[in-house]
Amino acid sequence: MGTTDAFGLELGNLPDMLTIELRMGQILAEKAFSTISHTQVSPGLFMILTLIRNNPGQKQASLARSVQLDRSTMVPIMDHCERQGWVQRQPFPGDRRAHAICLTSSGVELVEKLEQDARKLETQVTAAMGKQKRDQFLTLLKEFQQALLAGSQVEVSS
Amino acid sequence: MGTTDAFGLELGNLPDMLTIELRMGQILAEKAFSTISHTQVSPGLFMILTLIRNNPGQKQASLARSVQLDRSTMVPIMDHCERQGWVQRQPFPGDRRAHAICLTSSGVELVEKLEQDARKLETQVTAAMGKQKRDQFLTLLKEFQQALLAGSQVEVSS
DNA sequence: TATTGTTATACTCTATAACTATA
DNA sequence: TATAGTTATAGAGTATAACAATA
Repeated sequence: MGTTDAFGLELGNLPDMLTIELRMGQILAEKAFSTISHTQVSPGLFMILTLIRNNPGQKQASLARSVQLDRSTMVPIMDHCERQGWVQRQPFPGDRRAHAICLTSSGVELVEKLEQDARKLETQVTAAMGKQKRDQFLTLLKEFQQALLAGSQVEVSS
Repeated sequence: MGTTDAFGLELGNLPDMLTIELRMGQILAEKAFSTISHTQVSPGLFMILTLIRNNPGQKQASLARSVQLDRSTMVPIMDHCERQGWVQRQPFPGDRRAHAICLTSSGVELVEKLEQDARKLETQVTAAMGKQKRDQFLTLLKEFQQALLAGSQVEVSS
């Protein structure tokens, strides 16, 4: 009767729920990304590194808030990045409690490599969906995030 | 210069990558869903239970493939659902290796409760984005998944 | 030979609570 | 009092490898 998936299972009203479809889309996208990029870097870490590159000198806690992580979760992530030589913790001007997080040049290189991988995936998706739809999709994805942040569903603790 | 997020951080070209935006969207959606639904059930489990409801009597392995999980990962999930009284493992007609997975009536009730919660979230998103955009977003989300499954990026092992 | 369910095991990601040093 | 970073700890969620039963 209804829609079936790639394995012949009945999806019923599953495809009518944004939460579920979003989850499925993200799972597929992460698998595709890790197939293309042979780095050990997850999309989650990719996001954090890009955020640091675009905002050098931020506090760990600010970065954590931006990606919806607890600040304690950020500690082992930064430890790992520092050990790999991708980021540096520097003194934060005017606040001796805080660290200013920056990318090293090797971190910048890594981000650029990952961006290239991401672009490969984008190219494949664009080829399959068409450029107009792909762009439209990205636009709506951003509006969807705005909608969630605007509602009281997700806290925007500053 | 560029776009900034809710916390004032520069996003740079981050918003131009589907993988990243999808990830962020999904994180926000899961937080919103768990704020609305006070069940202990994650969107991931919600998806699995709905799939079982729509496809009663499937093998564990088929369900696992459909949601992109290893079949060994499915074992503790089904154990948990069985202990909670949501699903039953029954003999699979014609294959004595397999189990036929079905929802109990209490499992059906749970799924209906979760669907109600999901609809609440949909209503809030629709109010913020507008119905047309929300529907368009869902359509494109499905096409995006198709694009990934169609490409060789994600294995469709049968 | 291949598949189904399972076990044992380990790895990743994340959060909570409590501590310290600053602010 | 509140915030930044940290530690210790615990809980999800997931995968790999190997096994027995069955196809």
